[in-house]
Amino acid sequence: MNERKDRPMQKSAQKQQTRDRILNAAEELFAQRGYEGVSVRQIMSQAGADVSLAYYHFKSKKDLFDQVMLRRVETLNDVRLAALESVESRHVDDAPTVEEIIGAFTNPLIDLLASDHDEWKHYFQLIAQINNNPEWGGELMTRYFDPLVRRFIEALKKALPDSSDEDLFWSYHFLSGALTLTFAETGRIDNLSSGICRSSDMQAINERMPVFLAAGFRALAGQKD
Amino acid sequence: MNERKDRPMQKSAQKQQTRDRILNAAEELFAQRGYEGVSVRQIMSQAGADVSLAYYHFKSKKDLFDQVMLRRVETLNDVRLAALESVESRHVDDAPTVEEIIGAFTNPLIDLLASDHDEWKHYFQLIAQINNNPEWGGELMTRYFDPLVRRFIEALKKALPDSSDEDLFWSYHFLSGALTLTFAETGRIDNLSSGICRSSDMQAINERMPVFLAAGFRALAGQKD
DNA sequence: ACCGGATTTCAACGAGCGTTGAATGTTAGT
DNA sequence: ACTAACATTCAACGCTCGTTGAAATCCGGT
Repeated sequence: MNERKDRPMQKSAQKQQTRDRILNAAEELFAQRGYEGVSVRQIMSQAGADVSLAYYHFKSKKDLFDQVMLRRVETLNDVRLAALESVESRHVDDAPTVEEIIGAFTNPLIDLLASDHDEWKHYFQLIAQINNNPEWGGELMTRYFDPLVRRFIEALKKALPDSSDEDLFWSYHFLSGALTLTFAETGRIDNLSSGICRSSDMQAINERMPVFLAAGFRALAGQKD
Repeated sequence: MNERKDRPMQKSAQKQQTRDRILNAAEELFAQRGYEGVSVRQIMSQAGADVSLAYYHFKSKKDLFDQVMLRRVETLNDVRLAALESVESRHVDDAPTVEEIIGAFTNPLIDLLASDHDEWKHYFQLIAQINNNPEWGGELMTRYFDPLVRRFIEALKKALPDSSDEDLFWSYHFLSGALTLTFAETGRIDNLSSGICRSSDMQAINERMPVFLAAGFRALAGQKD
């Protein structure tokens, strides 16, 4: 008996199934209409379960939202860290280039989208809205991503030894805005470009975003007053 | 009598005062908590007026939101266009630099914040949330800003004759994400940088954003496959 | 076969939502 | 001063919200 009393074995893993169905429905609806724009009833209707089950599996709507966020953030951070370490392991003597480091930050998003498109798309749409929320954006992004981001900034510092901390933080901030908007796939660029560009064109993004952002980092690093 | 019957003279301009108080309250609350996160009652309470006055001055909550958006977008577009034309008028023979054009896009935001900080801050926070909203973000941003943005992209095309349309649109998309997040002043960079950088430090932004973004545009323009 | 706890359903609560129509107060034109 | 149009207040509508407690069902361990 290696199970604790307060965390009993799941009854045929069905509880976890229900939990996941609720989380998936919540993720999609929160991503589309925001936390306040969705009711618990709508979530449970999409999940095909009774309203009060939401309060059995989660303590409250706010807690449900937190669990939606936490479910994927660990995976995302792990994959990104692995990508960064892989890049660094290929450079024992010299430092990785800025493009490589930024690629380690952005490529995992594309890979995850390629593996489970809809689920991760909804998650990235949620992140974009949180990142740009003036009430809890600063706090939540900090909570979920700061250790990893600090790690990336350390790596960038080695690639750009002339850059000041202030320049690096601002550069990352610009990166963050560009990144979250781009992966939110709002359709804006489709309209603006009259269809020449498509929000969902991950190859186009992959070819351009690291190049664009790396040049920005370098420009600030090289700028002398 | 130079007034039309269907648009009578305002009664001592008091109606307009009330309208503006409602719009100001709505702007601030929508910016802080989003469209669904705020009730008409809360808006009218902050405006110090009866609930039903909202429906006398505006047809519905949705219409109130539209008017909040429309009130400032015209001013913003005018100021930006004037800044671009001013830059262009200083270059009759040659083309303006990318930095100058991007400066004409970003500097007006800083100028407006300097003139009426809180009002414009709330507006920019609202824009950031709309830009990143997957439901109506693409549509609304297009409606409000596309003619002006197309005008800016035309100017950038002259400054970067080697750049393809596709590269220009993606570059602008990255710019848009960086810009709206930065002016949303979410406090994120304050946390990340442990106070080294401040979201409200417009001078720091002014010194860095055009440099960073212009380098990105140039990098994509110069990138050959 | 049955027991007991884990999971799910049912029904309801008080509160707040967007919106409206009628009543009231206010002001401009005569 | 009177009036008619405008601006504001009051009271209420039907509905949905987040949340909860008790009842019903399920199912693994004995």
